[in-house]
Amino acid sequence: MVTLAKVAEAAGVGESTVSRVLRNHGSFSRKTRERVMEAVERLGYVPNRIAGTLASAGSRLVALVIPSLTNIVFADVLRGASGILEENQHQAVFSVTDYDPEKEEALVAAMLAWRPTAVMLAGFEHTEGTVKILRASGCRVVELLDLDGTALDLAVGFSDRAAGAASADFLLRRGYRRIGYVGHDPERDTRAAKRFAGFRETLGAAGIPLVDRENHAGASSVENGRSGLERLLARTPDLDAVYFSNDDMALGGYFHCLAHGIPIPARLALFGHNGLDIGRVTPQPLSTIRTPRVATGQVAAELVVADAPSQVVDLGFELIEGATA
Amino acid sequence: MVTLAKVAEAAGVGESTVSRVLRNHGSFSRKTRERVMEAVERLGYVPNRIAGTLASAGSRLVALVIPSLTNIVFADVLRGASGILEENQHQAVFSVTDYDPEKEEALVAAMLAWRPTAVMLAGFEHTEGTVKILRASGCRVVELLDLDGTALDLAVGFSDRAAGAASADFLLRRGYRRIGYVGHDPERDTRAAKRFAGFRETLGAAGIPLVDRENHAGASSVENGRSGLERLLARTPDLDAVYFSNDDMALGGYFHCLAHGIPIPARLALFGHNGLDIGRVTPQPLSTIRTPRVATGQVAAELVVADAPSQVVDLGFELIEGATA
DNA sequence: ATGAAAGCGCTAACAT
DNA sequence: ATGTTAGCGCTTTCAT
Repeated sequence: MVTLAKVAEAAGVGESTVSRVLRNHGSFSRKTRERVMEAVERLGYVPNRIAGTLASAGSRLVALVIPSLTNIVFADVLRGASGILEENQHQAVFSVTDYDPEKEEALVAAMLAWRPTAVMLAGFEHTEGTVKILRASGCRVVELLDLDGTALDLAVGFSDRAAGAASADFLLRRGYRRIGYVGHDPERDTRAAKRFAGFRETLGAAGIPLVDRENHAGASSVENGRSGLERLLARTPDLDAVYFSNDDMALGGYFHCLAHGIPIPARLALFGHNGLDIGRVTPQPLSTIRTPRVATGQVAAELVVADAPSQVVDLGFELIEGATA
Repeated sequence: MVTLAKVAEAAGVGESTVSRVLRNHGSFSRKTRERVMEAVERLGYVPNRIAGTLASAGSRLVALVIPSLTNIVFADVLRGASGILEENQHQAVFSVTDYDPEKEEALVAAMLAWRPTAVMLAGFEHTEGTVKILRASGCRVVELLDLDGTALDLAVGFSDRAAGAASADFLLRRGYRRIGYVGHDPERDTRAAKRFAGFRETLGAAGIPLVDRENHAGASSVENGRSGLERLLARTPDLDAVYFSNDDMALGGYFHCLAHGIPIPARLALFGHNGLDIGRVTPQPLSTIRTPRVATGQVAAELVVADAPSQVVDLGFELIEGATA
């Protein structure tokens, strides 16, 4: 294995000189620089960041602990964050919790062992243990995609509760009165639960009850959305609108309606959440709320890279009228 | 910051003893073990893996350098791999190349600086530089999702060329003769290009020409599939079947047909690639090929963890008849 | 069963 | 401008 010492020897200079040249920090002559670079090339030297980090602190590693990779939402956040991190010579390290707070704690502990610059997590719901080790670690913490709660340090995203409320408000303004809900596992996906809470609250304030709901125990998916709507309609056929826990679910509902010739939105209105691209190209564009997923990752990464002071950044969301509600 | 030395002092034992207890390696008394664990708890000690790795070699880090996160294919591979890696106390570190070989080289170099156990890459197409540093690094290399080429070390996936051929074969057996193609950027997505090559080859062998094709310069997406099919049909209306570069594109084509009342498959047959879940729940299930994405990640991770000898693992694929062709 | 000490490959003073 | 040296926080002989 080629080490810095070998490069120094090959170039006929001291180790610290090689280090200075490689990091382009401190002073050295043009000639020295060339000699060093030549040796680096010739030997195929790749600096050992493990050693570098140990010697200097600052690992330039950012840990992302996310609930799921299947859910495009987190893939988008990851993409936004890793883009900015790369541009700033940081590395993204990630792991997946499957929406399990205990697993999250274990993973956070494992990540902390790499002494990351920051840890990014989804939402505000963490175990006491997670909060404790995070606090003790002294590293930056970013909580993503939730603003309805108290931030540990940095928080970036939008309010799910407000998004749910806006969705309800939209359906009410459109004149829908017999409204149902099709959702997925609310225990695990607490952000979807918050949307639903905001949704119900707004309906309630308008004196309109939620007529019926269907909750699938598993993860959100197009399939579960389709079967969920089917069950809901079997039980309560006379709904005029359905709110889905997200676009995947809503898309499933849409497919159910297409397959069974249910006119949309005349006979039944559908409303989703997330504003996925696919919802823009269905025969009828999906009525939904576009969430700032990539931007959330980007802003989170920017704050970390800049070592910004603790703060909460609300990126908001945008209602897309679409043609299904 | 709590270090092993502080734990040792607090527990009244030597550093090496703490190390042994923590790694459960070597011998120590029951009493000592308890004293150490008590101190660890009390101080909230989290071992520093940076230091541990430097002292012992073996970083237990596995680098995944993938073309895209938007493409669910790679998210699936990532998920498969990270699951197995976690179970075996390894960490996944990843970065995204945007299908750019030069960027891949830079990223591989950056990852190598962390002295990973293995580097996983998509496909066989790499720059000379990438191959060189990979070889020099001495770490394991896994090339994913491609078998049509020469492996550097380990390779796991299926043959895109064979998948394309199987798709053509299926359409021919169904009796389609005026066949078109809608694809995305073939320069970047070389695996899609290989599928297309296999597809054409099989058509050619049967004496059936490819009537027309439409290639979008950008990435694959539902939107580009929809607009691509629209352009293709505007130019060549009398096609009886269309092969798409993947399911996202095919889904877009499907939506175009739904929106324009084109009967499927009577008037036009559609065939995709990947076997995404969403294609199972559309009003008509999509005819496509299911690829072993999660399994690819899993098997790759298993081989790395087991430090298996160099080999090529063909996970095959499965044709799904569906109802669109 | 346990401790002392020598590194692992770098960086960061501190000299010169 | 450049070299010397003392760590960074562990793991790993090697003694005891």
